[in-house]
Amino acid sequence: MKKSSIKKKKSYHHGNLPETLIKATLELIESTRSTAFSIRDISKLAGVSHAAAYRHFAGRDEILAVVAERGFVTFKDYLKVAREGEGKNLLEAFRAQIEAYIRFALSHPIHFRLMFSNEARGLIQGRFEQAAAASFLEMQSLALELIESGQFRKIPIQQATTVIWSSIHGFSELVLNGFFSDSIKDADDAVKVSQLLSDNLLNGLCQK
Amino acid sequence: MKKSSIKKKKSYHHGNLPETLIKATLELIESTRSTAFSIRDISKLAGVSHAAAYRHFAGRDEILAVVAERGFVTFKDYLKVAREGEGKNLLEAFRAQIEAYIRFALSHPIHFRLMFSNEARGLIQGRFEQAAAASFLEMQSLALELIESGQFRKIPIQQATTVIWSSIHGFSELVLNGFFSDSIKDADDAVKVSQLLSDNLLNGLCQK
DNA sequence: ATTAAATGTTTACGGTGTAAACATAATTCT
DNA sequence: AGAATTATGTTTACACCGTAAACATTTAAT
Repeated sequence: MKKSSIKKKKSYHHGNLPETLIKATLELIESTRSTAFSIRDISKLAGVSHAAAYRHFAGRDEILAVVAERGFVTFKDYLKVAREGEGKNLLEAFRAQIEAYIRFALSHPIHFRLMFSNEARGLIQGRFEQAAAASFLEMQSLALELIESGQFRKIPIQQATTVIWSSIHGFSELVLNGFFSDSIKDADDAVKVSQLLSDNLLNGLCQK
Repeated sequence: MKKSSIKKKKSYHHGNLPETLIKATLELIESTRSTAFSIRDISKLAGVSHAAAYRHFAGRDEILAVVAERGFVTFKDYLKVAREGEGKNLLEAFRAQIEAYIRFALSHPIHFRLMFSNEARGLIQGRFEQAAAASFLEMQSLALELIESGQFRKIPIQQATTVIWSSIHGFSELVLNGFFSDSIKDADDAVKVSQLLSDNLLNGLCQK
């Protein structure tokens, strides 16, 4: 008879504190729209003492690094779903993936920034790089198909990915940080404007 | 008889503390390769008590915001020099400006990140936006000339700038944050690879 | 010269990250 | 099953942080 359903036992031990702490951190990212909260805030929200987290993480920085890593897992799924939603039309899939990238960035702005600029990722280097690489590969594999199908020019795959990723990512960052705030007010605006990016990328990448 | 040359008077009043604090902050950014230092560190390096800064700045966040703004002033000059160095050859100027963007980002990585993602810029909103806009316009005016001279397709200038800026900026951010660390080890590598960006942008933007 | 304003220092406060000492629950060994 | 061990919590402690308030000194205005 596992304790199953009822959780509010208020037992000394928690059950799954690492996961609870990560969830709490994600909650704080969304609710405070920043990453400036303290590890004591995280612990409070998780319902444990302010030092409990140290049994599972090296410290505040490592929690944030793990949350950044988790972000890449979700992100990869976003990209994957967008791409698979378009079936065989690779050019449509390409556009869909760009839209997904931007929508993810704009709907999780703080998390997105944490993912791409977390200073402390070194604490979980291997895991982090693997998660980030999986997202990267999601984009790269589509570019590869476009090249192999003859729809993109035959350039080295790494070059194609660099060009594509840079363009989408820069746009996302600039929108997120308010550098296009004159013309872009919300995610739908951003997606609309981003079609320029897609068009220009395709102009540059497609067969002449 | 102004006190002129001799500065080490160790007087109670400082002379030009705001400027000294900004310099100290820039020094800490370079030496610690982070922005995690405290306002007390800044004050110490400036040679004043830890609360002195509050006579000139609202707090730590405002100092960083001002430093971010200063960064855009320097950045604009970088872009301007690069462009003017190429005289009448607009396409060469275009490439030179992209190279300058990337070199600035990579030689002042922490400052660059601060400029583009500083959360506290609202504290000096107007000044910040003006400084950032000046950099933006430096790129935009070159794109405009390229369009008017018939070398770029006749698209709205704002669209051209969005496409160009996104691409360069995204590349800079991704390199800076180690997402191309397999292939790009230093600034020269980055500049070399960035020529792909230039090429692809030109592919997309030039007259057919 | 006196006063007022500007600009510095000292002191004080609650909050922070994290290490160490302590407490309890879960697991392993006999 | 009972004891010992290990895992995982809590409490306490500490140096440091940002910043406000009280105080000091220098400069500028009257």
